Amino acid sequence: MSAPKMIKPTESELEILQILWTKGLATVREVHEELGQTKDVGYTTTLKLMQIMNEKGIVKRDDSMRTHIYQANVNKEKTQKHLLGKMIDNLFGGSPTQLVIQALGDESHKASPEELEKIQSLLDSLKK
Amino acid sequence: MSAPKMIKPTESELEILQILWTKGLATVREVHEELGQTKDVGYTTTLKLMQIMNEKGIVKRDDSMRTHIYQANVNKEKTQKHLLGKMIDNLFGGSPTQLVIQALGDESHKASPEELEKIQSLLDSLKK
DNA sequence: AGGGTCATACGAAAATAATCGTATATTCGG
DNA sequence: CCGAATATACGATTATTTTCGTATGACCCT
Repeated sequence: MSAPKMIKPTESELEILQILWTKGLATVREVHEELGQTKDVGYTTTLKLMQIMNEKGIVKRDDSMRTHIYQANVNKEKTQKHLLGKMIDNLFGGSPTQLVIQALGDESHKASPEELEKIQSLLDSLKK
Repeated sequence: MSAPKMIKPTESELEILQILWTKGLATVREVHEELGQTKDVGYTTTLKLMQIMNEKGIVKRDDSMRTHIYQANVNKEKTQKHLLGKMIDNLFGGSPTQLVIQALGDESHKASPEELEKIQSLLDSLKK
């Protein structure tokens, strides 16, 4: 199955996607054990989710072996951008600026000086 | 009902919240007509949603008159911050910088020069 | 070979969200 | 005063998401 044009992973699907984006390739068990660190669901639940994601085209898998190998089939940056855009529309009245301001002001996710510099460069290039 | 500690509005609820945040006070009909500009659902659907939100404490209402008057019962900035934080954790590996970069680079939500200036000021103050 | 372990498939229940129809009461115009 | 319009309440349906039990087959160990 090829990549879906409409990206709309559910919350659970996002958790799995994150793991796959990090690992690249992974079995259901690997994903499930990673999930287990923050969540507590049965193995077949994870399996089923990944099967559904496969049907939707969100992930793809190599099922030539008994233990299937999964990988993400949606681009990480694209998905981030898509969901971010939705959040900008849904929560910030379409203004990315408000979102940026909130994000930068977030006390529990402080940006390091290096990161601030990165943002500065981007800002500079946008100003031109 | 008082404000809930766990903020987790659904998608539909968020749409309504946004309208309430803008209007301050509003009737179901006003909210429904505002919604109607982008969505197409029955009046009683909107009504029901707002009733549920009332039960959850997401909104509150003055029902001393026949036509009830609603208002948001969760703080806009707090809600934004909360959901943003979740997104930073869920989708950007805890780094607000990546999120900011994606947001600023979003082609369909361009920031105006004035907005860029605002961000610049914030950035300046953060650097110190 | 036989039993325990580990894999997928699949159906269906449980939980959550969204939608609307209908009943009933109030208000308003004439 | 009466009918149309408008309001809320509420139950029920539908859709979506999450969860898991059970069946079945492959693999491995002794």
